[in-house]
Amino acid sequence: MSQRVTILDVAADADVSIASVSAALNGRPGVSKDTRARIIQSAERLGWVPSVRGRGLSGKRSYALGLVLARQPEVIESDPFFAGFIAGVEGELQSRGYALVLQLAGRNEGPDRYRQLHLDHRVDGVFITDMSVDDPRVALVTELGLPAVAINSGPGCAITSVRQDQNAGFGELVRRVVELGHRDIAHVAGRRGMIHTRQRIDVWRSTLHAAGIRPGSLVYGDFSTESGSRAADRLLSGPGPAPTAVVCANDLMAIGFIARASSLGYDVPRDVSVTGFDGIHLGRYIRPALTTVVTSPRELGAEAAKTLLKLVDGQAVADLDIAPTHLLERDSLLAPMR
Amino acid sequence: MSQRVTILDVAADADVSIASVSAALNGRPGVSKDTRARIIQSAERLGWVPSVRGRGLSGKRSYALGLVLARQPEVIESDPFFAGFIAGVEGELQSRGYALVLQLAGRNEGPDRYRQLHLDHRVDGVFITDMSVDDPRVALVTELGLPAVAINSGPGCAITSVRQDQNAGFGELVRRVVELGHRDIAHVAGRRGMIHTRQRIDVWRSTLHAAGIRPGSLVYGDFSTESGSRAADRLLSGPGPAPTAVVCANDLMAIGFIARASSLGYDVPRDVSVTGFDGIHLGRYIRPALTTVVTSPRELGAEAAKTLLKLVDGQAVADLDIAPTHLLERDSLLAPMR
DNA sequence: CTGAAAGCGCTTACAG
DNA sequence: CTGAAAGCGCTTACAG
Repeated sequence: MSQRVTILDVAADADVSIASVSAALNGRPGVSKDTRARIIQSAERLGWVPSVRGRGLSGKRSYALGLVLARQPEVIESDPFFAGFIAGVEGELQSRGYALVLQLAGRNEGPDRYRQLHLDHRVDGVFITDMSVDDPRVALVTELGLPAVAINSGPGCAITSVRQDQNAGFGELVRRVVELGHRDIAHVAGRRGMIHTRQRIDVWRSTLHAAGIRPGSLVYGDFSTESGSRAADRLLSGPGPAPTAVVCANDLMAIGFIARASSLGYDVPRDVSVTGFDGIHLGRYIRPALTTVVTSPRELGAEAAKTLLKLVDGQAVADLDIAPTHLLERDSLLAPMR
Repeated sequence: MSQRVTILDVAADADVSIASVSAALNGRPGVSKDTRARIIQSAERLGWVPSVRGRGLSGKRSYALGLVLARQPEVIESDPFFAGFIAGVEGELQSRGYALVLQLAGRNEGPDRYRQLHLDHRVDGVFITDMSVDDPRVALVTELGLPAVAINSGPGCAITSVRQDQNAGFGELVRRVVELGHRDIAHVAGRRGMIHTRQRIDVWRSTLHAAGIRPGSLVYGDFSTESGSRAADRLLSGPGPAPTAVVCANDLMAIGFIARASSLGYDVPRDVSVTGFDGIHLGRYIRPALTTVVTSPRELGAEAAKTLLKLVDGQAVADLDIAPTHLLERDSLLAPMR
């Protein structure tokens, strides 16, 4: 439709060379104040926006950052992390002319996708979320020399990391459960191999040990609501006595657990207390309202973006910790009745 | 890190010109079978992947499609459409070397974002979702000459559209409510000005009229859980009699409504039946399990992507309708007790 | 069937 | 302070 306006048009209009236009618009030195003003005026009048394509080819950048999500669509659907994180990232990228390239990958496809994004020169850097123990993506980006930021990685991760401490909040939660008088406290863990699955199990165990209580049953789920429901089957319909409290590794599993527990005739929280982790919005609206630990995906996204942008610019960057998670008590946690 | 391998390296390795390499790798004619095979072998051995940057500059394409979501992060967080739609889009793009550029925008920021994506030459086409009546983005993309596909647009939309009929499913739902004996049926509508808000109100009204029933109260929400909760306040704690059934324009509002209704002392569905729309995964896990209409965001995304890709290629494309939504009855809908 | 060359829209040394 | 020119990595007429 509209004829494409290029740097040549602006240069002609302002009666300078394209080099001056480029320098002026990018705030580089070597242009007099007057010339710069004239150029900017021309650019604005012509409505010129540097083409990210031309700029990219020449500057060896793509001005885009990549995020590959390797989760089941069902979990992404209801998981707060996804939208919040992206919103945080976006807020930082937009003003700097960067775009976010998003991909959804199947299990284990993740590394290939990152490699492809790099080979294509599609992105200048990537975010790595949902980290597993010995995550292969860490070695990959290192090998490729691809700038990357790891989100909530384990201690000593080889690449730059942005984290929100989740252990303190989760420990606080477990201590609160103990404080209320529970002595048989089960844990519904996340997917095996994930770093935060591991961390939550450790915190659950050590907090109980510290309180002189023997950890209750441990059941693995996969963070989906469905797996929380299955965990309820295993913990509540077995031969042994049911736990009085069940701390779940995320809110979705807690919701699934509560639903199934109710179907099995349990009254939550009178018969069994159930807690989640994440602080999803819906937790406030289910019955009973969910006691959980509130995380900050949006802030994590914003800080991760800032950090990655610096890395792409070649700046040295230190790991960053944002304010820790905190306990949010609602109705699903109560002192034990028996 | 690794030295960048370009088309020149492949040409040298295969002992041909770069033009032949380009032709061979893109499946264009003008290369003998032998030469093509040799070139492909060289490319593979060297691990060459055409740079999307060089290709984009030359081919006047960016090999990316844009999606701007102008919703409250809170709604995106729990809305199934988002993740499902993106998953569907992604499935189609990946094999064709296209990427998805995702942006989150504030209210009314949408058009500017689309314009910017186009000026930057960042994308070759865009998806337009969450359409409002007289959506300004329709005129914008037309003016820009930017290929675009509208999702669930109204009839007679000026740009190519991919739709899933929602009226049939919603009408079926309302008829079912009537059939169970309800006579005072309220509607919690979505955000004013949205096309599907309008459509659902019309279907609710016309279906009741056809059954000889006067439509009950109409309350506007904004698709958020919170607004569903507020709607419950208005419909259930007023002076007049409460409706015996409330059909909500989406699942999140229904969940909010149910939560608040319970707090107000109502038993759902015995005192009041509540239904949703969308078919989000969690609907199965709330108490009572939600009666709703199931939509197919993933399929919508896949078809929208195929359509947009064709448009970008300059092909003529007709509007497309995927299989319609359908009613899913669960526990939140019951015959009226009074 | 194959190659030399121009061009896409920028940035970046390098001269002046 | 300013400009002419090369180069980024491809695609695409155009010759041969």
